[in-house]
Amino acid sequence: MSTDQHKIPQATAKRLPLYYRFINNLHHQGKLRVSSKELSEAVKVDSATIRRDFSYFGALGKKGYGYNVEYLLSFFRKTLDQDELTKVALIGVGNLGTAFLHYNFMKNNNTKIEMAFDADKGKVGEEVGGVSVYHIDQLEDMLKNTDVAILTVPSSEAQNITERLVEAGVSGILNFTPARITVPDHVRVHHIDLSVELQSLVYFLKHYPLDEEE
Amino acid sequence: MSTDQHKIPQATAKRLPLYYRFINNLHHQGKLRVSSKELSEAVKVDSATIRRDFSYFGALGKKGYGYNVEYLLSFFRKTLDQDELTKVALIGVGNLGTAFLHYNFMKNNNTKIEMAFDADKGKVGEEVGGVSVYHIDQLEDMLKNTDVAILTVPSSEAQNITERLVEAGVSGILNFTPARITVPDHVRVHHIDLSVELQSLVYFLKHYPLDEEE
DNA sequence: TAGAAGTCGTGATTTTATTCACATTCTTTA
DNA sequence: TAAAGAATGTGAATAAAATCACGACTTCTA
Repeated sequence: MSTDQHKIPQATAKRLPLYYRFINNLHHQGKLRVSSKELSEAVKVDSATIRRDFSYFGALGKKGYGYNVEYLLSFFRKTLDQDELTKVALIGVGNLGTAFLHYNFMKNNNTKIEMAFDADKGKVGEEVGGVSVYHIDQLEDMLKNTDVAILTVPSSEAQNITERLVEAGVSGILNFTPARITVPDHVRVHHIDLSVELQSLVYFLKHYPLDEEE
Repeated sequence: MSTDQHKIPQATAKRLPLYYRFINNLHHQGKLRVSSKELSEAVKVDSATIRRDFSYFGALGKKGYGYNVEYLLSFFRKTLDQDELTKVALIGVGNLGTAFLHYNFMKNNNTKIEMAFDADKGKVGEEVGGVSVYHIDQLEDMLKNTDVAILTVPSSEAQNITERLVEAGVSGILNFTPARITVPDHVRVHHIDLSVELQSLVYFLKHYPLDEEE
């Protein structure tokens, strides 16, 4: 699986799913070819950056022509392991957790939320967005083949639950709590901190008048 | 308002709200001083990076001592305009929108979601999480003193609504839709793309075995 | 078929961000 | 009061990312 050529820059790796989604759209629209310029306008990434990103995977395009949509799509499908399903567990069926269960992460995706956990017995046994909710005490029992967890618990619980997830063998956590969790080296955490996002947007608005920079 | 010394790097600016929140915690815990090393462990940012970040604002600490929590807090409060309220509107009271309305963005924050809009007449007139929901047709009328909008509409509506927001004077948009919206130069958009986040986490897990890099 | 237009892939450059490493200064302790 | 220890702030080095700019090739058009 990870037989890959290894030096894809992180910044590039983060953009791949975005490219994939857009190429997929193009394909559905029946487009046959696309240039880095067109892609650039659609995904708001500089066209040179796109060409550079693609070039890490070899020569995917043709000079003077652009990229063949079908080829690009099948290439990215392989590269992003779109044919392999990654099982995801969601911990914490509160407002945000519930929203994610309803949110269709699956549309042309290789990930599926397979189960959810909550400490509230009132929620246990329910199905939310087609996903069964189990009690948090069952975490260790149920979490056998699950590599990825979405953490939407109250921040006070974040570290504690994280340790149980790691113990249960989870190797990737998407952390929506404001807490910065501590994990062993072999576990990867991506933080999405909603308040920070909003606050930093506000900071930029007030302190970085546009029209003159960036 | 934007009388500030101008060359705070963007990467630094994005970390400020995080620092602020943690310093605020420390203050509530009654801590009087803190070192960049301690901060580093808590927020998971290298201590040299923290010192560098702070140094853009001048010498906030004391050699051999660290930083005075109270001073740091009041400094960041000023810098992040914590005493000025930024009004926010939320567009699209679906699953995600509803979650955000309940989510307390306000805990020690300078932002407040003041109103919400939706196209569904069934939702109009309701209060969700203490915020009134108006019909999307009233957008232009109501959105007078609002600078920031949170966009949680279906992606097919994203561009259209964006144009109306911009027209109504909004200058910052937090876009949770997968669509990459187009805006005039004076408007700032931050994208939070949940599927991309999940997918890129999965990509990293499969292709960047930890323990050897990063 | 020839010239014009379009577009990639990439070396070179520039910009941005991170990290090292240490002189300097403050605090603590005996 | 003197020595040891702690921690900053920052010049310099490094690393990572973005962008420029152009040769090479493809396609289109007349």
